[in-house]
Amino acid sequence: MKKVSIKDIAEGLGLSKSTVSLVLNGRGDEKRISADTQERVIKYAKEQHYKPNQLARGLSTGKSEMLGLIIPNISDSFYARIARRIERKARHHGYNVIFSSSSESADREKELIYSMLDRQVEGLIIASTQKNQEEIGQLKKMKFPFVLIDRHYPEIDTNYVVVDNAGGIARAVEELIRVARKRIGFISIEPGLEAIHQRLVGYRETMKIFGLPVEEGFVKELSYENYETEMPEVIQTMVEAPVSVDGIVFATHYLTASGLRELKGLNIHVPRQVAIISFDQMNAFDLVEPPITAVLQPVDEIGDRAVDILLKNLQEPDIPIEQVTLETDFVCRKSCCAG
Amino acid sequence: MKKVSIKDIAEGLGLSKSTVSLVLNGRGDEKRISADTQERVIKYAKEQHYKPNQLARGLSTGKSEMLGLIIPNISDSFYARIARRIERKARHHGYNVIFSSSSESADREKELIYSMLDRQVEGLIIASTQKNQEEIGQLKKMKFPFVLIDRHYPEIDTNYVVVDNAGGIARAVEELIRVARKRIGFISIEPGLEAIHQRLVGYRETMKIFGLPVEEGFVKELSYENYETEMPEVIQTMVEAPVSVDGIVFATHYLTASGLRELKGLNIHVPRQVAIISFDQMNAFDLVEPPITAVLQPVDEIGDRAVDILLKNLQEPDIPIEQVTLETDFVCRKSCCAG
DNA sequence: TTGAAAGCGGTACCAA
DNA sequence: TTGGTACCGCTTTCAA
Repeated sequence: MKKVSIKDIAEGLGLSKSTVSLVLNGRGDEKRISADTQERVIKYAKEQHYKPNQLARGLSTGKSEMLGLIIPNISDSFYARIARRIERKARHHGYNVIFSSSSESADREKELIYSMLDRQVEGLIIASTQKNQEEIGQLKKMKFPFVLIDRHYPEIDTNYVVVDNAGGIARAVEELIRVARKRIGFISIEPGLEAIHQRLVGYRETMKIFGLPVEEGFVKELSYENYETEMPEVIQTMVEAPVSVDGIVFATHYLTASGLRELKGLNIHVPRQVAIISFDQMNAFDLVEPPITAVLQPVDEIGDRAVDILLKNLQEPDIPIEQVTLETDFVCRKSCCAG
Repeated sequence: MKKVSIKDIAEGLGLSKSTVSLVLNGRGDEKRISADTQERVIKYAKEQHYKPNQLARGLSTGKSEMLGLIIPNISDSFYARIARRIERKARHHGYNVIFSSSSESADREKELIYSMLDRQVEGLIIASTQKNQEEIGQLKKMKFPFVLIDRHYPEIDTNYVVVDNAGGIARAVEELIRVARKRIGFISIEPGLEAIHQRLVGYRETMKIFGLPVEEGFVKELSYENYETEMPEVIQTMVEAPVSVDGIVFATHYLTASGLRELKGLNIHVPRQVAIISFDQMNAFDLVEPPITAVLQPVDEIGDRAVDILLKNLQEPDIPIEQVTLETDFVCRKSCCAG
């Protein structure tokens, strides 16, 4: 039950550490270790329950076989689903993943990045707060392999995998217009994130294209921490304003849930009085009354592509940068029906 | 930008590695290193962007400062929320966490346990498949610090943090009875998990206590992988049986969602024809039509307690085993109303 | 075909 | 107050 090291095996068998190490790493044939010796080593190792110490191996080889994942919040289903995918794929390639939540705090994120570097992770996948220009720049300068997901820094040329946020929102706005809505509001969270910004852009542009006015109060940006307490007033003013909305696009799944909760509280009929569409999805959105139309993000693909790119970078450090923008999908449900 | 080691600093400053190490670990005063030397070291280290290699440190000290987390599925919101809590608390105590999803596969879980041990994690938190009796026994025998969450092995005496599953279900059944339901069904997933088993126990016992018969077909256990395809038939037979149900308790949140989907498809009115209650919760359950009554699990506390216990074990290896059973909470919504 | 030894980047004990 | 050195467990080069 006690820890068995390569040295123990070597001594127990009257061999040298190098021989044992070679055999155990499957390089026995390559180095022409006799079949007999190999067998003895393998058998003995098994008997003694030898387990290699990955810290030692990592220190020696310079490869920790660990990847770092930094996201705002693992309990957000969007990131959780991505995390699952990343961990799975990484594991299949022999990597373990260390994850940490930044809680949208730039300082926390910064600490996490450095802490992971100290831990010698070989690469990093980050859904950044986008407030660590400096650090991301550093990573890039030191040619440390990393890929940004969900949010990227427009000013820095890095690997990233994001979705077409503007396009997704455009699709949503168009759909509302298609069902004859003309006074369309947009509820989002405080800007600062490229992804969120792009959603606003998508909204404004589409409104413009269709010649619809964006009235005073049509665009609301709530705070990340307090959106739930801010929501009631926001919804209320939107529906009671002189020019009240007849459609709302929500920029995230949790805003949608919160907003709908308010609408119901105010006895506003969805979609008759106000049609709504959500950017991104929640599990039970199809069971909600009314079932919620949503823009779908390709979470699995985000995770897969991110790992792919990272692994490629680990093998070939000087590979060109990859920037992937994935298309969103769309599922139409009753929350935006004409009726 | 290149890696700076303690050796580099020592050489650059004409000091010894030990001196530098001591200073950098804040043990300078303790060992009476001159203030001057300390300053020089600290300044130089900062200039050179010295970052300690945690692999090396871990190898040397025997403490990796990493915890392992093994759960069935990080994208299940229940585990995701626990994971968030665990990671947070662990970080506050200087630990990073490596996570992996077992996908309910015993083999996978087994691999993961060993892979994490190889990585030298100092402790493990596992929501086990409960099919690795052997391995868990091993861990215990070698006195490796670990705590089970959500599911435990009744035959093995280990640390664990679980919820009162039977009690939670009992509460649900009682509520259905309170609203005058008498033919109550129970839809669960395939047994093998203690938590799931206890939910069945809770159901049966409560039915018995109230003198209600558990008719043929009242209890259904679906498979973990295929519950969605099995659900239609299950629901159909339950509501169309000679003795059809007028209430259903679902053993998990995803079963509830899936079941409700079917009920709606069949145009069965909830709760008038069939009242339902869910064990465990989803984010939008209050928005669903009808809003779903649910038994709530104290996820935050599960995570917190697990980390607490683990950390205590790391400090004092021979501390007595801790077995925590947390009470569930209950939120009553329309899905089980009399109307 | 196998062994000896250096080194990865730290820590820590014992001397000086 | 500081330095020398062994050691953590494994890999890898060079000799034998």
